This record gives sequence, C-alpha cells and structure tokens, in this order.
Amino acid sequence: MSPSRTLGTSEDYFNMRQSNLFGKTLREAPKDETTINAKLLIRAGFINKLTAGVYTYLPLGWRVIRKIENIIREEMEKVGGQELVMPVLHPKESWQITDRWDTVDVLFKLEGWESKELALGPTHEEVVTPLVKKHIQTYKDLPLYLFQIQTKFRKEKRAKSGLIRNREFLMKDLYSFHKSEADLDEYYEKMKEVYWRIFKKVGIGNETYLTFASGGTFSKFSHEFQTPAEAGEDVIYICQECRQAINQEIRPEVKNCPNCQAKQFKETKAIEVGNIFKLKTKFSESFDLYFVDKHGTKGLVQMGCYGIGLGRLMGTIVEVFHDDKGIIWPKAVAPFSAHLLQLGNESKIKAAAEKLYGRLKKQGVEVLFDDRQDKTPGEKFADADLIGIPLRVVVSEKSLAQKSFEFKNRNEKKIELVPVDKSLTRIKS
RNA sequence: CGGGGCGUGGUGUAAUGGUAGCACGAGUGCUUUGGGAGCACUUAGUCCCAGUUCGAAUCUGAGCGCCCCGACCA
Repeated sequence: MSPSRTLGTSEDYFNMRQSNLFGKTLREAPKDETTINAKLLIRAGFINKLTAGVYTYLPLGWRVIRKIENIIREEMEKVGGQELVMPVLHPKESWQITDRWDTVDVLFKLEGWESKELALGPTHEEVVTPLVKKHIQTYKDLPLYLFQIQTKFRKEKRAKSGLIRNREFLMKDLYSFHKSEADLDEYYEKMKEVYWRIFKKVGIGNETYLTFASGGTFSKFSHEFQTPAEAGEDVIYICQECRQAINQEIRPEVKNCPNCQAKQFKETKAIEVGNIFKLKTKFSESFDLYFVDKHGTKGLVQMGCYGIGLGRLMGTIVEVFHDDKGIIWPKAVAPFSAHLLQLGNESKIKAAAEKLYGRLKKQGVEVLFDDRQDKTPGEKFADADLIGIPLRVVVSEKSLAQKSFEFKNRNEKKIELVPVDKSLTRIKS
C-alpha cells in the first residue's frame, strides 16, 4: 500500500502504539446518544461531543476523515478541480447582494470590528462568485472548477443523529463555471460519475441511490446521493426497476420514475451523503459575472455546485457497516490497515510483536499496535472489534508455538495461522 | 421554533425528604494473561441560582444543558 501524499510526512504517521493513543474506548455509550454512528464512534474513541452538533475528531477519527478527504480530493482533481481555501468569515455586504442575509435562517451572524457585521460561511457562492469575477473575462477562461475542503457553519434549529446533522461540519464544495448551459449539463453528468466513484471507493457504492430532489428555484431537479440508514432524516422512494430514487419532497409532483417511468417504489429513510446542483445564472446575475464569447458577445456565466459532507459520510459508513460488537471499516477509509495485538508480556512474545511492528512501520504500513501490557486478551479483542480495523493480527504464545501469527478479517469469522516469515507480505497485500 | 423526556465522579447507574452508594474507568502494589481477570489501598460526583424545610440529589420557581418527535433544512 503506497502512502497517500498528504496523509503524513513522518514515518511515525504510519504506526501508532495503542499505549500512546489519545482517546480511550468506553464500555458503554453516553446515554444521550441514540444513533449507531454516535454510539460507536464515541465508544471507540473516534469523536467527542463538545456541545450539540459540534464534535471533536480524535486521532482515530481524524485519520478516517483524512482518508475520505484524500479520496475526494483525488477525484475532484481528476475532473479538473483546483483546490483553494476561502474564508470562513464573510462580510454582511456579500450576503446582502444576493438577498440572503435575512433569508438564510441557518446563517450564524456575529459582530465584526467597528460597525462591521459578519457571518460564518454556511456555503460559499457569495465568496467564490466575486472571486472568480476578478479572473474571468473571456470564454478562454472557461470552464473553471474550484473546490475546497473546509469547515462550514450552519445554525441548525435542531442538530441531531451524531454526525448526520451538525452546526459545524467539514464539507467539500466544488463550484463550476461554464460558458453555456450545455457545458454545465455535460459537467453535471460527469460529476454524477465522479460522485459514484467516490461513494464506491469509500465503500457505500452498493448501498447508495441517485435520487431526484427539488431543484429549488433554479432548475427542475437536482440530484442527491442517498444512503438508506436508520439515522436518516430524508425519506426516499427507490424505483424497483432502475435503482434510482425520488426524494419525498418531490414525490407529490412525480408519479413515475423520472429515469425509467416505472411505478413501483420502495420507501426508506436515508442519509443525503452528497448533492449536485445546477445554479445556472442565479449567482452570476447577482454579481454581474459575465464573459465575452468568441463573437465578442457578453454572456452570463453558468454555474453549478457540488457538495459532500465528510463527517456525515463517515457517520453514514458506520451506520452501514457495523455489527453488535463495533464498527467494520471498509479498507479504503479505515484509520489503520492492520491492528497488531500482542497477547502476553513474555519476552519472546514481546520480541516477536515488536519485530513485526518495526518492519511494518519501516515499510509504511499503517498499523495500530496494541502493546498495552495491563490489558487482558478479552479486552484487547473487544477493543479491536469496536475500533473496527479491517485486519487483526495476533501475536501470542499460542500462535508462536506454531511459528505463526494469527490473522482475522473484521468482517469474517475465519481465523487463519500465517507463518511468521510470510506475515509481512500477507499484511501488505 | 412548538411538544415531550432527562440532568448524580471520565462512563453507566442507586438513593424520592434523613450518613451520596455501586460497577466500570483511572492511580499504586502484588498476582494474572485467548473474549471486557483477582486482591488490597487510592482517586473522582448531586448542572447553576433562588426558595420551602430542623434537614434537599429528592419538593417549588427561574435559568442553563442534552436527547427525542414535529416544523425547518440555498
């Protein structure tokens, strides 16, 4: 496994001794959490709640976020996205230009300096549009795709369901700029494919449905990517013919499946893990964002926006992949590739575990090493199941008696003895 | 924002007007080591304010916080 370029620069990023890991597991979940994602992520030491809808990502949780982030970043760059970071502090004037200062009720407003008033950014059309205006003059400057991965703030009336609806959350938002509606349409379709690739990569591709949703005032429909889960707050109707779905919000106006015209649907609660939206000229009109085409004619720039909430996606993955013992991370987003458990503190066992750990570390394999000396095997197994790293490797007297380490995948029951000299390559494969 | 529920060590709980207790966690020591070990000692708590009472975790009022249902969610 090759290290992702932004995951870490030091060799130590690729390993961790559990005796040093910040964040302890809990035997019981805090009683005020009812959703699976919140219970498991808190118990396993991935996140901590500061106040309603506001969570800390502990080292384990942050590693998962970074995995997700890198998958998303890579896909955004593949379709021409250029990454930047825009400010979180937005001047009131920007939001007055679009008439959204008073109408977006989730806007956190705060005092600035002197008589200045500010908002914490819930989305960035008000910032990206005037920014782009400074650099777009002609059709030669188009199309343009800008994205960021950044903390958003929304004053939700009711935060809920662990990481599903928060007041502060990480989001990838990409804004696209086009010289024609046809070009926007084409990119929108491309982005659908990109989103599918992302959801497949993080592991929920088979569990996710492309869903027709309200287009607001800008277009007839937008598309959401919805993943059925108990903690979901949307209701969708899955077409039994083509595997696409309709959001409840447009169910009254849509009788047949907009994709295949079928009439049979299955109702389910679902989590919106992504949304793609044609803004068209709504914001370019507000900010006078024009370009000149090759005939010298001035036209409004066409825009689209495309969002994915990273924390919500992490919560959704937990909602989908878990059992009664804990989380079962898909490989691509697991905080570590392997969980090395040392059972017993005899020097022979310790030496064997340390040796394997040292070699994995050297080769850049991300491994969590449970080297804790004061924990019983039962507790180490329970923690390993709870944390949910895909591969568990046990070093014990029993395994060493057969010159082996014991391998078990988190999502399987099967336990396999692998000879010591073959273990390294097996873990890396 | 409407309705409901709940606030006791880090976590889960008991005490319903009369000595704040238990389990897990954490710390020290010894013994343990294949599915959340044992013994001993230790650590740590009634959300805040006001009131009623001889006495309040418990009753009353106000506040704050958290959760759930609903509304809302470019």
